[in-house]
Amino acid sequence: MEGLTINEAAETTGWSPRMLRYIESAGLIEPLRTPKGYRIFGPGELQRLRTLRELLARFDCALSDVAFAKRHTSDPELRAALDHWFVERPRLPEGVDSGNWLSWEQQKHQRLLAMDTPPRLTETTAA
Amino acid sequence: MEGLTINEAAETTGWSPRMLRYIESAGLIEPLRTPKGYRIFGPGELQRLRTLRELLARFDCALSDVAFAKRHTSDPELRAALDHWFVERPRLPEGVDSGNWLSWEQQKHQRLLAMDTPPRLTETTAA
DNA sequence: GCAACCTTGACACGATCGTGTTAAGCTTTG
DNA sequence: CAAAGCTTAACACGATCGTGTCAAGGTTGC
Repeated sequence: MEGLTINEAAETTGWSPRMLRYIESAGLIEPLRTPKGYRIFGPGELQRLRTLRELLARFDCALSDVAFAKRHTSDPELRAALDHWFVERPRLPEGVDSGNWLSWEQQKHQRLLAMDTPPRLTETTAA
Repeated sequence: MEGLTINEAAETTGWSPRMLRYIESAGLIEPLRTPKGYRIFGPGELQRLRTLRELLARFDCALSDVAFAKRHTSDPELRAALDHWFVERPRLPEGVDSGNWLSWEQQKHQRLLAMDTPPRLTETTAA
C-alpha cells in the first residue's frame, strides 16, 4: 500500500489539503489517483512538496512564479522568446563587440536548444 | 539628441507613462537618465518595450511572470534550485535509467553554469 | 449501514498586481 | 517668469493569487 491520502500528505508536508489541491491545479504536482479518483501521494510528491516550501521561502517567490518558471523551462517557444528578450539590446556586455554580438546570441541559442535532449544511454555520454 | 522623453516613449510604444515607470520598477527596463534625473528612452528600450507587449499577449502571461523569469535566468542559485526541483522524481524520462539519472543531472548542471559566461573576444570562440 | 474520508465547486477575504489619477515639487523652454 | 513637462509618492480600484471554509455527494472501513 504505497502512498498517502491527501490529509496524511497534508500532515507530513505542512501544506493544507486545500493547498495541495491548489498546487495541483497550478500544474506543479500530479499525484496518482485510485480508480475512484482519490489522490495518492507517493514519497516523490511528498519530497517535492517539502522542497517547494523551502524554495518559496528561500527565494521569497510566489507559487505562480514557480508555475511560470515551469512553463519557461518546458515550453521551448516561450523559452526562446524570453531568453531572446532578456538579451535584446541591453548595454552590450564588456568584451563582446557588436561584430560578435550576433554570433554570440546564435551560439547561446544553439547551446540552449541542444541542452534539452536527455542523454541517449547505455553508454556514458563521454566518448 | 538621442532618445525620447517618457511621454514620447509612451506615445510610440503604446504603454502609458505610468506603466513605463512601473515596468522599470519591476526591473524589466533601465532607461538612461539625464543629469537631473529625466528618463531617456533610446531605440533599444523602445524596441524592448514593444516586444514586451507582444510577449505578454502571445503567451498570455503577466509582467510579474517576465520579471521572475528574468531572475530565473540571471540568478544562478535560483536557476539551479528551480531546475533541480522540476526534475525531482517525476516519472523518469525514457531512455534514462536510474543509474544514469544522477550523472545526467550533474552534467546538465555544469552545462547550465558554463553557459552564462559571455565569450571572451578578439578571437572567435572556435579554437 | 454509519462514521470517517475523499472529491469537486463555490463563497469569502486579505494581499498583491496592474493601472489611472492626483499632488507637490523641480527643470526646461519660449 | 510662466507654461509645459518630468520626478517621486500616494490613494484608489478592479482582477488575480493564496487560503480557509462550507456544501453536496460518492467511497471506504469496520
